[in-house]
Amino acid sequence: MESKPELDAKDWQLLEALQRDARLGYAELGRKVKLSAPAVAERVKRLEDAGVISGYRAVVEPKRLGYRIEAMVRLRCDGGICARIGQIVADIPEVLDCRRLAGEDSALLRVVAMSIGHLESVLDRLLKIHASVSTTTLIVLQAPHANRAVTRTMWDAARKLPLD
Amino acid sequence: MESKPELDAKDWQLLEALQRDARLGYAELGRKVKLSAPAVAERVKRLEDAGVISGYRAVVEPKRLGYRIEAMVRLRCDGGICARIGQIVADIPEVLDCRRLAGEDSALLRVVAMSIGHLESVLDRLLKIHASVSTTTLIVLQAPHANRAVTRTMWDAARKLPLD
DNA sequence: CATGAAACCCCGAATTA
DNA sequence: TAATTCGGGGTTTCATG
Repeated sequence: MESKPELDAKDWQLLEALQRDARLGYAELGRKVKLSAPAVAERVKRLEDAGVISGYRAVVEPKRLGYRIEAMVRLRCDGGICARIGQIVADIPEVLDCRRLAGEDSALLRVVAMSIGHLESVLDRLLKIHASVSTTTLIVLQAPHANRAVTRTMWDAARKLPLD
Repeated sequence: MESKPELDAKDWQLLEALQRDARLGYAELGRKVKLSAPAVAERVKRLEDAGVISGYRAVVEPKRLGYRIEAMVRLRCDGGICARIGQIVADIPEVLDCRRLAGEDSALLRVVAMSIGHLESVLDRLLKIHASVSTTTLIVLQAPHANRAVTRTMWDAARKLPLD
């Protein structure tokens, strides 16, 4: 299930190709990396089993579904609440991301909403969690990069940097 | 290429299934939705052409590749620089997300790094952009939710909320 | 939207390097 | 240990109704 993956050049090519288009078939992937389809399938399975690839997702654009607003919500709250923030916001589907932080804020959420009124209703639900919760909301103007691919050149460059 | 999508129940089922597993074939999707494979293919193509689905991506776990650190970096800088922040951080591959914000901070980045030293080098590169740039770095402790799916129940609930 | 036919792809097993 | 070849069965795609 894990240990040291240690990817070779072809693994990286597969990884990058699947980040670009997760629906590519093994045959087509094999063409790109100069390998037979079964060989590709085995490598991909290894990447999945190692947890390097944890899934494949269609990227949907909330804007196209009427969610005109995206906002980042900085959240401060008591330790007890924050420890369970993940479970709590599970009931608020407009929260697409939830990360617990070390620092000034206890958590950072990414929220989508159809309108300002809708955003307000999401914030209300967040504030209703507990009296200790307070929020700072930042409207997203644009997202020049979202979920960029992890690449081999990126990894190589990092390995050449100062050690741990 | 666009206009009013207006999805029906089957479109939503397909959308949700593909967000869970983007590699599902049309035949298997058809089984889930009770539709023939060609019908599924046409619906999926429509969703793609409408921009509702903008792509399919393998989800890779930076941690499994040695990126032990994830951090959110709040960025403040002059208007001229911030307007081009997307292009600028394109050269810093450790920046996986970049969003421009309205509010206190001008942008919010998500960064991965192999070590504290590596993170430091990323911050150095960010500060070297321009003298007006300053950063606040928040280490991510955990991400209870990342890129949650957009669902039909979520969309339905929103439509029943107060109007615009 | 379903059906049917042709081409293609996937998968497992056996083989080879 | 890892990749290739090969055959059976399922899948995609395009035509048609």
